[in-house]
Amino acid sequence: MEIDKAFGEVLKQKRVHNSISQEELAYLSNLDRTFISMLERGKRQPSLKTIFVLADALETLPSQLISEVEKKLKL
Amino acid sequence: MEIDKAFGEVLKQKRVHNSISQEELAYLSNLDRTFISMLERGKRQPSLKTIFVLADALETLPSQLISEVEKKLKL
DNA sequence: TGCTTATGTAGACTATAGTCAGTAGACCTG
DNA sequence: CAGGTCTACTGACTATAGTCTACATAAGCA
Repeated sequence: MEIDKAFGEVLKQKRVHNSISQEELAYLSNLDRTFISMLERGKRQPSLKTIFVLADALETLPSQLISEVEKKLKL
Repeated sequence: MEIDKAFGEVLKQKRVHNSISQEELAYLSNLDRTFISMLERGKRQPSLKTIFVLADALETLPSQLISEVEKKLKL
């Protein structure tokens, strides 16, 4: 599995778990909704800062997010 | 402290701890040496993929790298 | 039906990640 | 002193992160 795809899956997982829409996540993270959409589908990869604001919006730690990406990549 | 600066400090810390030069790290991670230099000085921020290849070259986990960035940001 | 919410997707755009070639200075050591 | 190593820094370049506007579709609900 590619990194982008793994991150996208983790992102969507967390967002759905928090019961918020892409639009709400975009608002909370000050990112564009279409960009969130592309991230979730693995069409884009985030920068360091983006990882931090997304983790914050999802009420988790950036390292936790990355850790779950690592887990996906090991499979 | 800004995220870029914190990441740069962690990166340099790890690299020096592993006793390798910027040039060697650049070779191991397939990145440009000048870019490594800018990262360490907080002049640039890495993308997700870059975080992973750097962690790999430094023989650590990406989540570990990020975790140390978080620590620096809390201070 | 028609209205709303959620998401995918496209195109054009700006900002910045990442490359490449080169110069300069600090620090060693022969 | 000259020679190697390491790093800071620049400018020009290409690739891509991230924005914005807009349209399309599917699901659910009055």
